[in-house]
Amino acid sequence: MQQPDRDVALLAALADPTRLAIVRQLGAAGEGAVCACDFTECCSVSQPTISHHLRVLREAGVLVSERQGTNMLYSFAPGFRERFLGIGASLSGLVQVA
Amino acid sequence: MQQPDRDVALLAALADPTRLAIVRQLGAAGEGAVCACDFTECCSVSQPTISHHLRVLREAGVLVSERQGTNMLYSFAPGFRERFLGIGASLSGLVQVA
DNA sequence: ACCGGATATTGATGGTTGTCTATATTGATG
DNA sequence: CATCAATATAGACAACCATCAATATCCGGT
Repeated sequence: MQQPDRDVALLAALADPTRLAIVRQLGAAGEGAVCACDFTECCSVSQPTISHHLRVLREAGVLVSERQGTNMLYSFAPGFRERFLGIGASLSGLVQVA
Repeated sequence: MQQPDRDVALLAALADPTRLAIVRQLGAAGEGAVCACDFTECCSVSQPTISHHLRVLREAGVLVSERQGTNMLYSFAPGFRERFLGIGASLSGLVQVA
């Protein structure tokens, strides 16, 4: 079972200081979406780097994006929370929630 | 680069195919400990590589080790599951399990 | 149609990491 | 004490990744 593992990809997407800060900021914002421009504050990295990290999070299935004028709104991908909890369940032998 | 983030370290420790396989095997074994020699089966890597990954998991606070004769027994570090769920809670505003 | 602001892409680079072989350490046993 | 089995360490190397500067694309307003 060592094919492309989606769980590894999801964990790897979160296992970066900048990306985790992005996701935490999004989680702190509640249910709504956050403009990409708001992510440049929390981390002292350049704009292209933020854009790169947002792409990684999107491709890993953590976030989804939506245009609004010139801005990009980011929010959690549907099912992301369940996937994360499911990984925890598979680690500790707990039964996954249906 | 920002200061060491324990959550990032824990996620990074899990974000590797071999290490996730190790942790899953341990989770499937229930509450007990697993001998290091049993981890060489699931993954097609050399013994030093397994030893290296076990060290990474130990230093990240995922596992603890205990000698038993010439063998090393590995089990989940106390509080690991809670830490993992706590990260999920901080990401998505989920309720942490007490 | 042009310009300005916001986001994405490209190309390059330094640092990190997973893997190996070879060797060292540790512990049980004759 | 000598030896074997199990695990850990050391050193080297290739692949990957986070980051940046420069540039491109996309969109709204004038």
